[in-house]
Amino acid sequence: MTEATRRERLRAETEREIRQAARALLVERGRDAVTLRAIARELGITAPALYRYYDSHDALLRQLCDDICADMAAALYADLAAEPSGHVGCKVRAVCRAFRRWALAHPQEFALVFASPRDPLGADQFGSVFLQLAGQLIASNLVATHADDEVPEVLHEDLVRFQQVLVDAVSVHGVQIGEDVLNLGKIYHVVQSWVRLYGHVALEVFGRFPFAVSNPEPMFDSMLDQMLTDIGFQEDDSAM
Amino acid sequence: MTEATRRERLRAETEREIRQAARALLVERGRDAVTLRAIARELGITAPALYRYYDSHDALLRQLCDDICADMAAALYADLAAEPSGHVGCKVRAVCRAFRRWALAHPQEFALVFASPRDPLGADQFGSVFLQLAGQLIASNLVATHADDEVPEVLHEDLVRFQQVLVDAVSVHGVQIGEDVLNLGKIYHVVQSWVRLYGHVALEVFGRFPFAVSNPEPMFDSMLDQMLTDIGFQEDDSAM
DNA sequence: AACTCTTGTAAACACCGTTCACTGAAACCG
DNA sequence: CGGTTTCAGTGAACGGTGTTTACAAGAGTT
Repeated sequence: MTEATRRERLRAETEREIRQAARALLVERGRDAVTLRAIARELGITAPALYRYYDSHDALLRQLCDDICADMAAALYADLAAEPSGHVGCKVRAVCRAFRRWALAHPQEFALVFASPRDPLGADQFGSVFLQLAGQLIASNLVATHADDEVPEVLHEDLVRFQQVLVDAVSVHGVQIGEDVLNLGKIYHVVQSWVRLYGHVALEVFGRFPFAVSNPEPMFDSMLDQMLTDIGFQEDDSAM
Repeated sequence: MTEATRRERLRAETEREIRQAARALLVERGRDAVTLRAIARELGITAPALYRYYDSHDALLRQLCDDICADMAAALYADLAAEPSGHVGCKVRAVCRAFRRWALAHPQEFALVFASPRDPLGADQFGSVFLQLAGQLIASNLVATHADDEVPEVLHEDLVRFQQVLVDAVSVHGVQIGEDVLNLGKIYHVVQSWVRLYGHVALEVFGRFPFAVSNPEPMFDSMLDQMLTDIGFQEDDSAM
C-alpha cells in the first residue's frame, strides 16, 4: 500500500498541513493573514522551512487557489449528484445554485480565485468544472436548438474555439458529442449564462448590488429561469 | 481668492500629493505596493507624517477608493456628454461602453473598488453614477413599458425599495419622475442589466472567461444589444 | 561506517504599519 | 511686538513581514 518511503510520507504530511493551515488562515482572517510566518507558527516550525515546499509566498498562494478550485469542484459535483431529477434543466439549476451557495459560504476563497487581476488564464483552474458540466448538460439537451445565424458573425471565430474547448473538456470524461449538437447559438448562450451567473454571484458576495437586497435568493432563481429559457430549456419546471 | 491660510494651503497641497502618489503606486505596481512608506518616500517625507492626514493605512485606502470612484464617474459623465445622439438607447450604450473601457484601462483600480469583500454597501461610492444615469435614462424612455406582474411577487419588496433609491438619486439632480414611469418591470431589468454589465466587465478584467476571447468587444456589444432589447429599448439602432 | 540528500534551524536584511517623544515653524493673541 | 498655542514633520523604536544564507542533524544509500 504505502509504497512511499518514510521520508516521502512525512513530506506529504507536512505539505498537507501547510495547505490546511493556509486555508484556515484565509478563511478565518482574510487574504492578508495568509503569511509564511503565520503558517509556520501553526505547524510549530520556522518560516524559512516553508521554502523547502514552495518557492515563494506567491507560489504558495497559487497552490492555495488550486486547492480551493478543486474543493469547489468537488462541492459542485456533490450537489449535482444529490440532485434527484434526471431533467437537464434541473441539473443546471442545481449546479448554478451550488455555485452561489459555495461562493456565499466562502467569500474569501471566492475573492482570491475569481477576483484577482492575475495571469492570463487559469482555465484549467475553476473553469473545468463548468466546462464539463456545461458540455455534458448541453449535449444531452437535444430538444431546443438555436440557429447559428442568431449570433453575430464576428463572434463565430471565438465561439468555434470555445466549442472545441467544450468538446475536449467533455471527451476527457469519455463522453463524445457531435459538433452539430453543440451549435454556435447554444455556445453563445452558455457564455452569456456564465456572464450572468458570475455577475450575480460576485455582486452578491462583494455587496455591490446598487441597493440592499433583502432576499437575493428569489432574484437569483428568477435569473436562473431566464437563463434556462434563453439557453433553450423548457420553462415548465420553473417552480422547482 | 485664497481665503485659506498659508498652512491650510500647504496641507491641502500635501494631501493632494499623497493621493496622487498612492494612486500612481496602485496603477503602476498593484495594490500591495500602496505602502505608507512608499508614499512618504515619493513625497520626500517620513511615513509617520502621513498619520497627520490619515488615521491608518486602511483609511488611506478607503480614501483612494473614493477618489477612484469619483474619477470613474467623471470619465463616464464625460463619455456620456461626448455622445452626440439624443437617443436614449445610444446614451445607455455609451455609458456601458465607457464603463468597460474604463475598467480595462484601470484594472487595479477596478479590482480595488469592485472586487473586495468589504463593508456592506459602498452605495454612495460607485453606485451613484449608475443610479443617476439609469434613473434619468429610464425615466426619459417613455415608450416601452413592462407590466409589474412579469416579475415574481417575492421580488416586489426589494424592487420597490430600489425604485425609491432611483427616484431619490435622480431627484438630487433636480429631475422629478413619477413612480408610475419607473415601474417594477423596468426596475427588474435595470438590475439584471447591471448584473450582466458587471459580469462581463469583471470577467474580462480578471481574465476569467472560460476560454480565451480574442476580441471581446463585439461580444460586449452583442450583450448590450440584448440588454437594451430586454429593457425595452427599440433595437433599430443596434448597428450603432 | 562513510557519504549524500533532505529537512529543519538561527541569524540577518530590508521592508512594512504604527506609536511616541520630540522639534521647529506657523498662527494666534494680549 | 512677545508669548503661547497649534501642528506638520522627525527619528527611534516595536513587532510584524518575505527572503537569503550558512549551518546542523537526521534519513537514506552504498
